[in-house]
Formats: sequence, structure tokens, C-alpha cells
Amino acid sequence: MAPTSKERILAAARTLFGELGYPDTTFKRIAEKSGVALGLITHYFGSKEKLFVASCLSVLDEVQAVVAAGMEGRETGLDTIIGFVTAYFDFTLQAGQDFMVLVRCSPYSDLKGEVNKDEVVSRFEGLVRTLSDLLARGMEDGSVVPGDPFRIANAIFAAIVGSVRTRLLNPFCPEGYYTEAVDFIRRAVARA
Amino acid sequence: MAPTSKERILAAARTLFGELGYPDTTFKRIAEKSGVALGLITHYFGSKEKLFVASCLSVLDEVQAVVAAGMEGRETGLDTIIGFVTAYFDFTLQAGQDFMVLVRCSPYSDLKGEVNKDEVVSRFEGLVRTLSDLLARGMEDGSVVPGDPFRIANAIFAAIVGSVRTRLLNPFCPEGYYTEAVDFIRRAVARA
Amino acid sequence: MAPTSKERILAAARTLFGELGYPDTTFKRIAEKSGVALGLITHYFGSKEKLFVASCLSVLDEVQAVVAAGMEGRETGLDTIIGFVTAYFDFTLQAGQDFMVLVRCSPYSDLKGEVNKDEVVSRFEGLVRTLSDLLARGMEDGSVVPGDPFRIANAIFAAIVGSVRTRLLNPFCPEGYYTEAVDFIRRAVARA
Amino acid sequence: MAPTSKERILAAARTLFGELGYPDTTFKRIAEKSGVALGLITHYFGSKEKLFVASCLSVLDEVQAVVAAGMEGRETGLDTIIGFVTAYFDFTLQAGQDFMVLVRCSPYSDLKGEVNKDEVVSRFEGLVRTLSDLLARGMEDGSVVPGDPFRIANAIFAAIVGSVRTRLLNPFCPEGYYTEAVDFIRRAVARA
DNA sequence: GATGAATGAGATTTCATTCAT
DNA sequence: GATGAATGAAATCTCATTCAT
Repeated sequence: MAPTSKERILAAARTLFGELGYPDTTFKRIAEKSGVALGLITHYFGSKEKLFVASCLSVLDEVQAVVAAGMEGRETGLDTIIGFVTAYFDFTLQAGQDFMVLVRCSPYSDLKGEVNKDEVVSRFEGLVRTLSDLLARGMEDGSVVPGDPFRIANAIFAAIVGSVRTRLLNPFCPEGYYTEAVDFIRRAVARA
Repeated sequence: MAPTSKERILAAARTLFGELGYPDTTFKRIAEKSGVALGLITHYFGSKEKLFVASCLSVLDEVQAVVAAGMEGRETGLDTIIGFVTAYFDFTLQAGQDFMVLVRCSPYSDLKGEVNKDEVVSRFEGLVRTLSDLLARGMEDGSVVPGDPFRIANAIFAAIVGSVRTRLLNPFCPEGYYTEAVDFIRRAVARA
Repeated sequence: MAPTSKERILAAARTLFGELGYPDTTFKRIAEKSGVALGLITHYFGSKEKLFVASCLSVLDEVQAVVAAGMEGRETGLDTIIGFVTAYFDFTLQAGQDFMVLVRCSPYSDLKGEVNKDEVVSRFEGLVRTLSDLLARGMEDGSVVPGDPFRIANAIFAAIVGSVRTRLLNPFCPEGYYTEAVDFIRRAVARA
Repeated sequence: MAPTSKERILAAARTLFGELGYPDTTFKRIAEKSGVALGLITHYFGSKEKLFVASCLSVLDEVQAVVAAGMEGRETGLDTIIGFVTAYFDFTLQAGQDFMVLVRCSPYSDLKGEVNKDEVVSRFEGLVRTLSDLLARGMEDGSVVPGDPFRIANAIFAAIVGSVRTRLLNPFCPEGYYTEAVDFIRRAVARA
């Protein structure tokens, strides 16, 4: 079935926000790439910022699905955490430029504006809480170092965020960096 | 002695780029805050992007001094690494909004434009190489886990980058997060 | 029918470029004179230079029509050349300030910039080639001095260009100068 | 002897006005090329337009000397006219970019502004009057077609002006065009 | 005479958003 | 639902000229 105008706008916006960033992505470019009329963008999404958030949430849907799949079939809490991290890293490489929307719209980015990012924030908080739950499980099954699960979960996610930026943005990132990052995180949470 | 116009521009630019971000920091605002004529900004710094890089390098000077001080007087490689990380974290809190310039101009940010960020990149690479040297030392003195020092150094810096963003940007960052982050990094690099 | 915004911009631009020259013709003045919004100029014409070229081509359309009409119904090659030249001269006086756009945008002017003047150049080359064809015809019918038609055509057009500048710009141009210029050209090409 | 600052400014201005044109020649560039302080330009020449006129007059000095030399030792009025024209054409090729100042500042150019070009105009008028005198002489010695000398002189100078622009600016100017232009002018003024 | 920092008006151009059709 | 012409505020950057030293 042919995609609707709204879907075409969203797909073009994801790619352009990812490739060009927020300021250089213009309604004109989105209209050209998606082949829809300029005025329809405001019509469907209200404003540029709202479209940006919608693009972000659209990518987040995929992230959450991929991460959930990565967590399945693991034994210990530690193993499941590693599944989470690995799936997240893999997604950043599969999704191509579209993933960059998340880099720019996450609570770890510095986007200005009075846009309502609450939904995005709570989704990321959900990912951190998932890690927190896994850490708690790991503390019970003995695979994870003891401590405050939510605080450690934030540290894991910080390592993920920094690693993704290292891999995707940093010109002096070493080859095969993600495997090093996974080992780094494992050592930081595994019980000795 | 009264600061020169050039210095006043740089000071205002650091603060405004930090507070408002790149797009919302305008020449008009910089001129008003610094009290100099609008045209002097281009006169001294050439373009907005060059001023941005100059602001970034100016903050980097302070980062490097603070980190160097934090590394002094430590015994083992591991201890010195912890000194580095702690000093870096402390600086992000002391420097206030000015530190945000680095968040936006580092190789871990997604700044577009044809500005020459080579100098900034090589400074950050210098910081990572410093960590790399400390890791090598720690592998010799037995305080650090064995491995490829440069790759682990990148993982440490990624954890730093992610943690700084967690602390400064993330609305659900827990209290006292930096101490958790230091412990996280320590566990990831310390020899069992 | 009321002219479109695009047509109004072009009409105002022709006149203003003609009256004030390129540097002193500003978007602000064009918008005021044409009564359209400032931003529409870039919207329709892309840039100031492109608008300049469009203005030039618009005047060239009229020049070519007038010159073609002036060539009709002449007997010999020489007579037709004189018809060409006379029509060209007449047009410079009828068109008023609008003709000055051509003075400033022709391949005989010194316009800088990376604007694509190819179309303008080839139109002028077309005029010279028309003269060249008439000279060749005149050489056959015995009304014109023998020689290389294209080279003589360039000399005729040079005399036209210089004469137009004499008539329109030079403060010490004598009365009725154009008739003198026509006689001058006739003597230079007529077979003795 | 080392040139004075004033002379250095004038030399740089001639070249830059010739190469870049009036708008793109800035005081900054003139100061850099000449190696003198920015403020000295206004100090010595008063304004940009006055410097432009001064540059033009400086080149005109050379033109007049060259043309006077080209007129010497010729027999008839016609021959002397040809000497004038040939010397003028030669100069445009020898002087390089500096000659372009004249193209832009002559009464045949379209320079705007309230600059006092009276001196420049009267110098060009002097050149035309020289041609006029030669024509009168030629009418007496039978080498030149009869007519109003001043009007024909203007036609000759128009042909010169157009030919110089053809040669220096026009991309489709034929090889060896100046010789064709000289022949053209000769046929237009020579008595049959 | 020599210097160049300082000024600020003004230029072109961009772009989200509106709205009549 | 769909269209894209129209708007105009605001951005960066330029540059002749001034003037204190």
C-alpha cells in the first residue's frame, strides 16, 4: 500500500534531521524529499520542533523493539544487560543516518526550545529503568556487583551514550571500538 | 588592567554559546553583553564559527590545566586516572555555563559546518592519549587491567563524555551521580 | 490581467538596475518599487545576480525583436546592416533607463561575480553572427567590402557598443550623434 | 629612491581597481598590498572615490604620453590618426590590468556617485579634440573624408572604446582583432 | 606623518509559518 | 486534504571612515 503523505513526511524528516541536523533541515527540503506540499508539514505536525520530536519517537520505537529482542533468552542479569547494550550498539550501526536523530533529540543532547520533550525523556528513562531492573536481578542472582541499581543504570547508560558518540562522531575512534566498550561495561558491573 | 575588546568578546561568547547554544547566540547578543561594536566581532574573529572554536579552545585551556593539576601527586597509574577523571568532573561543575561550549564543540558533538575543528580534535585526542599513557603505566605497576591502552582510554573518555551529559543535561540524573560514575570507571579499569 | 508578483519584481528590477546600477539597486528598493515582500525576490530569482541576468535577458528579448523588425524589407546586405544598426540605436532611446541594464550586463561590460552569463553572451554572439551573415550576403551582392565577415561584424558591433556609450553616457556627445555613427559604419563596410 | 607611502598607495590602487573593480577593491586590500597603514589612505586621498579618480588620472598620464609618441613622424592627417589609434590599442595590451581602471572610470563607463570626474572628462575630451584636429588637417590635405571633424572624431573614439571592450572583455573576440578594428576605422575616415 | 582599533549602518539571504484557493 | 505563494523578521558579515595615540 502506498504510504500516506504523513508517513512520507515522517520518513523524509527522520533521514534529513539525521543527516543534516536540526537547523539545516528545512521544510523546503523535507517537502522536496518527500514529494508532498510544503504546507502539509505544518498541517500534520504543527511545527518544526514537533516534527523533530515525532521523528525521534519514531526511531525510539525501533530502538525499544531491538533492545527488547536483544534481552531475550539470556540467563543471568549480567548476561541480559550485555544483550541490551549489544543490541543498542548494533542498532546504531544498522539504522544508518536515521539514528542520528536520537543523538540530537535525546535527553543527553543539548537541544534548546520550548518543545515538549517529556515523551522522549520518559522513554529514555524507561530504558534506564529497564537496566536498573536487570541490575537488581543480577544482584540477586550474584552476577552483578552490589549497589544502587538506578545509579549504576545511569552510569551504564552514560557509557552507552558516550560510546555511541565516540563511534559515530569521533574521528579518532579506534577500530572495533564497540567490543571494547562492551567489555568495559561488563567489567564495571560484573561481580568479581 | 581593563580587558581588551577582543578579550571581552571572547568572554561574552563563551558564556552565551554555553547558555544559549550556537544558533541562538547572535552577534547582536554578544555585542550587547560585551559592550563592543557589532563589527568588531568579525574584525577580530573572522566569522561566527571561528569565534565558536576560539571559545572552545579557551575553555579547553582551563580544562587541560585543571586536569594536569588533578593528576599530580598520585601514586599508581590507576590513582592518577582517577585524579584525571575527578578533576574533569569537578571542572564541569565549577565552570558553570562556560563548560557547555565544550559539550557543543567537542569531537563528541554533532556540529556541522566547514569550520576547522582540527585544533579542537587534536586537543581532545591529547586528553585521550594522556589516559592511554596512564593506563600503560598502570598495566606495568599492576594497578590496571591488561589490554590495549588506547582502546580502553577511549572507553574511559566515552564514559566521561556520557557522564557529563548525564549530569548536566539529563533531567532524571540521580543525586551525587559523579561519585557513582567514578566508581563505575574504577571498577572497569582496576585490576581485580 | 494584473501582473504577477514575479513580473512586477522583474519590471522594477529592470528599471532600478538601469537607473542606479548594480550595487545601488537593493532588494529593499526593488521590494518597495514593486510592492512585493522582500523575501519573494530571492524566492523567485534565487539571488541578486540571477535577477540581474534575468533583467538583462528580458531587455534582450526586446532588442532582438526590434532588430529583427528593422532588418525587414531591405534589399542589399549593406542596407540590411544599416537597418540593424538603426533599429538598435533607436531602441536605446525608446527603452529609456531600462536599456542601461544591457550596458551593464553585456559581454562588453566588466561585471564581476560568478554569475552564469553564458546565456547573455550567446545572445550577443547571436547578434554578431547575424551581422556576419549580412556581411557575407553583402559581399556576394557587391554592396559590402570583401573580408572576413565575422571579424568585420565584431568591428561593427564594437562601433555600436562604443556609440551607445557615447550617446548615453558621454557628457560631450554632439547633437544627433547617432546619424554620424551610422554614416561612419556605412563608410567602413560599403564597397567603394 | 624608495617610493613614498602616497605613491605606494596609488600603485596598489591602480592595480586593484583594475583587477577587482571598484566595489571589490577595499581599503583593507589596498593597505595590505601597498604595505601602508589603513588610515593613511583616507589621509592622503580623502575618500575611495577620489582615490579611484586619482588612479584613473595616473593611467591617463601614460595614455596621453603614449598616444603623443604614436602620432609623431606621420605625414598626412589620416596617417597620424592611424598612429593615434594604433598607439592607444597597443597601450591597452602593454599596461595589463592597470588599463582596466580607465575602462571603469572613463566618461564611457557608468560609474555612479557624486565624485568629481570633471578632470577625467576633460582629458578624454582633449583626446577627442586631438582626433578632431587631425581630421581637420586630413580634410585639408585630402586624406580624409569631408564632414564635421568633431562629430567624426567622436565616432572614431566610439569605435576605439567599443574595440577595446571587445578585445579586453568579450569572450568571443576573434584573434588579431585590433588590426581589423584599425582597418575598419581607416575605411570609415579615408577619402575614397 | 603614521597607525589600526573601533564604529554601526546597511547589504543579501534564509525560513518557519500563514492562508486563500 | 492539498497547495505553494506570500510574508517579514532576523541572521551574518562588510566596509568606508573616524580618531585617539
